[in-house]
Amino acid sequence: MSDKPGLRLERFLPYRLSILSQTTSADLHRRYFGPSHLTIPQWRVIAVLGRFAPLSASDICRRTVMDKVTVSRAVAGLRRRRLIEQATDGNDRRRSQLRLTPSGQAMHDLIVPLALGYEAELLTQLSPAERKALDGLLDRLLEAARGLAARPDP
Amino acid sequence: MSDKPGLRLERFLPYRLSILSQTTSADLHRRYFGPSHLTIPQWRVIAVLGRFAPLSASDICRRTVMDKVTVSRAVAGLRRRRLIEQATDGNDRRRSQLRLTPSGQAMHDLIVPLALGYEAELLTQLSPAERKALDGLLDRLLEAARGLAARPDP
DNA sequence: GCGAATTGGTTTCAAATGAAACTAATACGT
DNA sequence: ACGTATTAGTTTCATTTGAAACCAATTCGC
Repeated sequence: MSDKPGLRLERFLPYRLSILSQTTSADLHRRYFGPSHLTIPQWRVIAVLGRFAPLSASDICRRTVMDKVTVSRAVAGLRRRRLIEQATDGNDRRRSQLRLTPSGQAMHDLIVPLALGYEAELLTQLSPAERKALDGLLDRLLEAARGLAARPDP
Repeated sequence: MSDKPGLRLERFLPYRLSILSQTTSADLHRRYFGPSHLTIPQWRVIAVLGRFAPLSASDICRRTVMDKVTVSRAVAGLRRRRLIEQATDGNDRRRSQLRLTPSGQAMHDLIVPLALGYEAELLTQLSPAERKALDGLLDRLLEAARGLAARPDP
């Protein structure tokens, strides 16, 4: 099991991001969303509807950066559980107008503080200055990543 | 589409990590691994075998933090393509001894510089000091996340 | 030693995922 | 207007995923 020079996977940025993201998402799901029988996409739908309502399904796609199939299924599941309700847009009858029902709002108000609490716990390790730095770094990395992704292959 | 106070998903750390990780992994796959018909798990296996060989399948699980099913399948695919080869451990005949074949090494030597180049492009936006800061922040966040994940639910 | 528990690894099965096809409603070009 | 192109959203299908069952080899306990 020699150690040749090569790529150190455990230091490779995309890999580290993947592990970190997996760890936090899985833990968040295990603690809070799973017990409430919410999938991650459903949780995201509830979160954006709690803040911006009414939204159409495609608005939700934009806001959550999720595939429209994923959103369609999350919405279907939440409607079945009467956590969100759907009206039809008067101007454009293809578009839906989605919003939380009272029990959806209750779910939202239950889950959001837990999620924020989790985030706060993660960040307790960092000083305020470090949090600010992290914030900016993540923004710039995402911008860079989107720039690269938009660029045609060489 | 009012803006109530609530959770701002686009600022929520686990969400941002998820988007950033998805964006970089998908782009890396689209550019380099996809055209070489490598999945992300296969790429990871090649990366760790290029550095530490021979390894057993469970060694690879540890090093890559992937599920043993995922590793088993990645290894099977790479063996079918004769990019890695398997011997049996003399001491413990359950364990495999995996290493790159010459063509596997060639694939490794082809892909690693591309992956490192991609990472370098991502990081060009950041000054050396910022990269160092990012490095430390990611380490500490991962440590914190693992600490939380290991902790029993409240 | 020898049966039970553990570990390495594969297979099976059910759930999640997304690309592509599809339906329905609207916008666009001439 | 009227046919074509586009957009909103759902369904279908093939692929990916991981939990659990499984087989084989090894180690542990007595």
